[in-house]
Formats: sequence, structure tokens, C-alpha cells
Amino acid sequence: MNTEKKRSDCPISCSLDIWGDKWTLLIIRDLMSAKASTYGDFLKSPERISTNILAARLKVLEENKLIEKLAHPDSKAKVLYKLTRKGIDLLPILVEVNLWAEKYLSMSDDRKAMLEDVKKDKAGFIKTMTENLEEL
Amino acid sequence: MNTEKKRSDCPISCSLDIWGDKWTLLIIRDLMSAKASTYGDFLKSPERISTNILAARLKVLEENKLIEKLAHPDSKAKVLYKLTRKGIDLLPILVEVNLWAEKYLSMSDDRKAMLEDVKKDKAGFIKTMTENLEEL
DNA sequence: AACACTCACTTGCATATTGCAAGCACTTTT
DNA sequence: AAAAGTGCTTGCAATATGCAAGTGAGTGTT
Repeated sequence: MNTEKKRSDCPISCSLDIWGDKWTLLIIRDLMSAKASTYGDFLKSPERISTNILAARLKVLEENKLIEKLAHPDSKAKVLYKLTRKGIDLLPILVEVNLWAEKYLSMSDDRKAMLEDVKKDKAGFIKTMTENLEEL
Repeated sequence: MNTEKKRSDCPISCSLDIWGDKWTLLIIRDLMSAKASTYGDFLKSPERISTNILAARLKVLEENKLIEKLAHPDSKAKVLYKLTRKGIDLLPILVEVNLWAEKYLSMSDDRKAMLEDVKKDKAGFIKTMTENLEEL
């Protein structure tokens, strides 16, 4: 994806220039459910991103400061990727995507049940989840 | 974009399989601000989508019932594209994208001012706008 | 210290998608 | 009847993607 030149001044367009491809939001999703992931963790996701694409997307995400690299506590060979606040703040978007999908796409019952809880207090869910993701 | 096979059962992934490319949400955006557009209207947007991509995206959007074609009242040569309820319901996502962009990307002051109003009553804005888009 | 093994990438290459320009059928205007 | 507008389609070059294999640093085992 070309993230160098922006296509217009529209906020939607500029946002899509950063994370508007088939893969990036899935990486963000993984980081939101895992809090922090290694390169290998991303590769385990069911969508099977390929290694070169993953490396390219992580680079763009880091350049745009949506994620940051951390030293892994267990090993110098491993790298931990973590969302910055800027990345965490994509959560409201992902929540709305889930709610749209719940309304129009098929979804497992347990996933639906989880979303029912989210809907009861959307703002509260986002706040709690954000705080949880922000602590190191 | 390949919309035939879905990559996983994840709601995010399935949603992205439909509208998760660089162009589709811009088409949706145009339809939200214009209520209905012709093929030529889309081409006038500042991002300069090319004609073959536009035709391909409109086809996928129609196949997935996010938009519908209507006869133009003025001319048989023209076609009117309009959002279905399924397409209109992407509005909460676009609102959140705008709010994220407001927080992290540069934006004109008048656009910011408009978003301040949206933030004061997000649910109300979405409801009003949805009703407005739904009437023929 | 040598060995295999893990981990995070990078590289090469075939295939798929995009983007530009031109073309085309149909309708409307002059 | 000719010219222009409208909604596409087609051809082709440039770019991006996806797969497999490779690399090089770090780790754990002997």
C-alpha cells in the first residue's frame, strides 16, 4: 500500500491511507485482544497473513505511531508489538464494525452474546478496554 | 479485491472482505453526503478514482446490497446510486473514523467545528442522518 | 565451542490488482 | 444529423500481493 502521498484532505481518505487495507485492522484487532504480540503471534491468526506483508504493515503502523516495538522480557530474539494510544483509539471504530457485522453478517452465538453486553454500555466498554490496553 | 472467499469467520475480517479497500468507504462517504449520486458524480471526488475501479466497486456494493441502482428522474442515460439501510448503517463507523482523524490527523477548522457538534450528541446525529438518508 | 533450533524478518518470483488511456453503446442536446 | 454527455468496458503497463525459500541474530543443548 502506498502511504506516502495522500489522496485528498478528507479525514476518511487520510485515515484509509494509513490503515485502509485488507490486513492492517486485523493486526490492530489482534493487538487489542492480546495486549501485545510477537511477529509469530500475528502469523498464527486464522487469516494467514504472509510474512512479507506483515513486515510491511508493521513498518507502516510503527512509522505512523499506531504501534511501538518493545523488548520482550523473556528473550532478546523476540520483539513485542504494542498499541500506542493512537492505535488504541481505533477501538471505537472496531466496535462499530463488530456491531455492523452483527446486524448484517452471520456470527456465532457466543460472539453475539458478547456484543449484547457491549451495546448495553458502549462508552463504558470502550473506556475500560482502553484503560486496560494502556497499562504496560 | 477478492470478495468471493472469506478469510475467516471474524466479523472484522468478513466486513473488510466487503468494504475494506482504499476506495469503497469513499464511495459510501459520497453517498452519505449527497444522498444519491450518478457514476459521474463519484468521478468528481477529489481522490480521482478511475472508471474501471469505480465500476468494480459499485458492482460489489450492489451485490452485497449496500447500495441500489435507481432510474434517474431526469434522464434515461443517467443512473442514480443510493445507499440501502445496510449501507446507511455504516454511518457509525464513518463517524468514528472522523473522530479518530480529528484527534490524530490535521483537519480544517470548519470540519473540526462540525465534529464538535456531532460529539455533543453522537447518537442523535446518527439517528437524524439515518432517517434523512432513508427517505427516498 | 559446536550444533540445531527459534525468531524476525528479507528476497525472488509468479500471479493478481490497480491505474491510466482509449473505446463503445446509448441517450440527450444542438 | 452531428456533437456531446453518460455509464461503463477493454487493453496494457505499473504496482501490490502471496508463496516459498533464505538469512542472520539469539537461544538452548551437548
